[in-house]
Amino acid sequence: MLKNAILIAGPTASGKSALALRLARETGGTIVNADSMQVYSVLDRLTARPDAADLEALPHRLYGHVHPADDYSTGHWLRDVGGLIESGEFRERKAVFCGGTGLYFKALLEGLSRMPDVSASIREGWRRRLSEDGPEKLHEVLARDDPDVAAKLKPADGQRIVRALEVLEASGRSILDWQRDRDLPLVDTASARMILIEPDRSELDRRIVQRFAKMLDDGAVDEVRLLLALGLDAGKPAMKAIGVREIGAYLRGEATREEAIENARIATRQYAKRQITWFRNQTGPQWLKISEPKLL
RNA sequence: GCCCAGGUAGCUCAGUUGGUAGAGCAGCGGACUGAAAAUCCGCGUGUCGGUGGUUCGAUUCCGCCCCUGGGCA
Repeated sequence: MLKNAILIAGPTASGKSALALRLARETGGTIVNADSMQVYSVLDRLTARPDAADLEALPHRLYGHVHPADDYSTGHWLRDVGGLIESGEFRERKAVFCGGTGLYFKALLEGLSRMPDVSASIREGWRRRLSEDGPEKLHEVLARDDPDVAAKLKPADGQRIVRALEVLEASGRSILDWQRDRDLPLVDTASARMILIEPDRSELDRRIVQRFAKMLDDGAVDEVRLLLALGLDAGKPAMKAIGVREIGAYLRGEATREEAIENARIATRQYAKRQITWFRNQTGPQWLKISEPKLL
């Protein structure tokens, strides 16, 4: 189990990366990405990945190492982190986890349940049924085949319903069985330094607007053009990065640049709100909560 | 100046044959075990432009005024 790790969490545009850079420099650390979108290549500026200068200044891991066409998930990420630990990466250098994906932090600190492999055909089959029949229909199927899980899920929650169905089909066991046990966490909570940034909401909104305008100036439009040229299925995670839809509409002439900016701003703010809700309610008292990274 | 259409939630609008009103979006709160930048749940009082009048009662009907579009001069 990894000791003395530093964890930095907070909503988008709260200044996590800059703080990570500073703490990594002060403590001789390696920065490890804990953001589900910054793992994908291509969308460099749009996901606010550390830039070339930052990447050169200090070691960074798990940034942009996944192609947008590939499947990736919390489980993959956790295995990647485990691989880094096993490779001795953090024997000399302290690990500085930095990101906005609450589930990644939870998996890191509490462990994740072992889950069966689900073949692409099973997965695609249920996803197709979801888009064709709608979530309520699948919820009925689940209520018949795995009533305990169905009772816990809202009939409209298509994503979780599909997950439960695919695990059931692939393994013959309920996802609840699988979830009963958890693998050991990778990071030792007691010795870790855990920092949560809780910025002022209106200040955050200001930063979101500024940052998105800068992303556009710095080449985000070209990144989206490149991503779209890959011809990926719209359901792929990378296709759901904030800004892809909005800039895509702009590229197709369906929205003006101003509309794209405004829509991306709204989507980003809504995302930040979900993150704030997650962190506010899911982080324990061991987390140091600060409103502004500079205060540290 | 005259004519017409509007002025209702932060925005776009619906509606009330007179009993003080509701959708979408935005916003806010919440859930969260391999798509998590995902997925899902909950929350709607606002001088119904202003002011007089009619009425038991006006956001609704009538008068005047103000504002915004469009048309005619």
